[in-house]
Amino acid sequence: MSPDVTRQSTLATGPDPLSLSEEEDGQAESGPAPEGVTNDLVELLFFAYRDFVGDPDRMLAEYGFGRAHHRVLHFVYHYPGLTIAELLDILRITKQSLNRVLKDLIEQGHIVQKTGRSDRRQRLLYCSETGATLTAELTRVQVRRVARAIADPVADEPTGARDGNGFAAAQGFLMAMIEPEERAAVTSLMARRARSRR
Amino acid sequence: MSPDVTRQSTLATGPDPLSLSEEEDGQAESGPAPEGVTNDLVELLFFAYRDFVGDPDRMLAEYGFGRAHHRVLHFVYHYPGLTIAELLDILRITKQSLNRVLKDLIEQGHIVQKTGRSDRRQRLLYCSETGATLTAELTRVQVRRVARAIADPVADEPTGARDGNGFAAAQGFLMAMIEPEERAAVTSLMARRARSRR
DNA sequence: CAATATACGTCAGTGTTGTTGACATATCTC
DNA sequence: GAGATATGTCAACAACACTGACGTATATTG
Repeated sequence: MSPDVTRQSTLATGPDPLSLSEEEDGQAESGPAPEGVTNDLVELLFFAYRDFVGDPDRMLAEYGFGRAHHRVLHFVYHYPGLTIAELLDILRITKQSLNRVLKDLIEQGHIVQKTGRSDRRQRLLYCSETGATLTAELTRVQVRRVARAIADPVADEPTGARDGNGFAAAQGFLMAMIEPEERAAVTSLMARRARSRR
Repeated sequence: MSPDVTRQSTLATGPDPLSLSEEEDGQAESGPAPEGVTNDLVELLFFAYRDFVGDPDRMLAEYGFGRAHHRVLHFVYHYPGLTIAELLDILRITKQSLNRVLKDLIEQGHIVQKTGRSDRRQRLLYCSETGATLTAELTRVQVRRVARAIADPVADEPTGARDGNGFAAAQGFLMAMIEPEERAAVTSLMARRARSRR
């Protein structure tokens, strides 16, 4: 509880210090963003992304692959014929990093290279049958999560703020992206901040 | 371009194969989700999150800290008095992993520990003045990005799909979370998939 | 009070994924 | 043919996660 804090000199223990302090609300014509809500969105994005990549992570682990492999598979699957340079630009990693995981995927036959037609220096990347099957499975669970979050956003009571703008929508979407069993924990955590702000 | 594909036997190079194939649209009463749009959201989430953590990453790098330090600072800052166990549950990492970064932050005086009052085994975590100042700065840029994305979502033309549900809203929000200079690249990438799907 | 459980810290080893720097090879462009 | 470009590779290193094992302080319980 927040009264446990003894206001020691060097400690900045105040209820969610500074936070936003009438942060620039970028021309939001329907009133300024309530300070706490945006903080919630920042954290919801963290939790949502964690669960979003959690499913694929677990599935890939069974193949001995990691998240880096997933990203390569994903973009090669969805954009067949991608070149190395394009993939590097998408992933924003070094070619050495890419090559390590790409080599795994090629050796295991999930991705194949084809020499470019117009430019024979290029190695166009494609998924093999097995790579496509695997990636389709990964995509399926991620698409399902997103589609459900869009279709059934979680109604927000904690903040209570009924803002016609996108705050409530974004919050509902992100909360719905979180694993259902974990939503209560997230909600009660954020309620703790809201409480200490009173 | 997709006609570059020569339909080799072992290659699954079709235009965005399987993808969704009338994926379960979980009781979406306003029509099923167009297959491509949800795929876009999956990728937008990747790009949005990348830029979302990019700013703090760069700022922390100057202090010799990384993303793990940021996460600890963030939650200790926003939830002063957090215990180790609570933090572990939030971050979902092992105590060894936490301890490594936490030790850095404590040694450098950004975080302080206080023995719990009711339970003297607990180490309650608080930000020091410097830790609070640093974290407030990190929070500021993240909150600004989110607040702007909510206030000025990016209108979607690429998909053209005008769906009253949350798809357009989510897409606009996530696209607005992406660094402005990079949006064109993302849009043209996803247009490439849409093109190959015709 | 003694036994057990809990909260936390730490040592040691390992794996994934990122980095930098240097260098090689094939191919395209001028 | 010279130089730029696309890709591959070797080596070293760092951040951040993991497992397993063990130690200490404090709380709880029979």
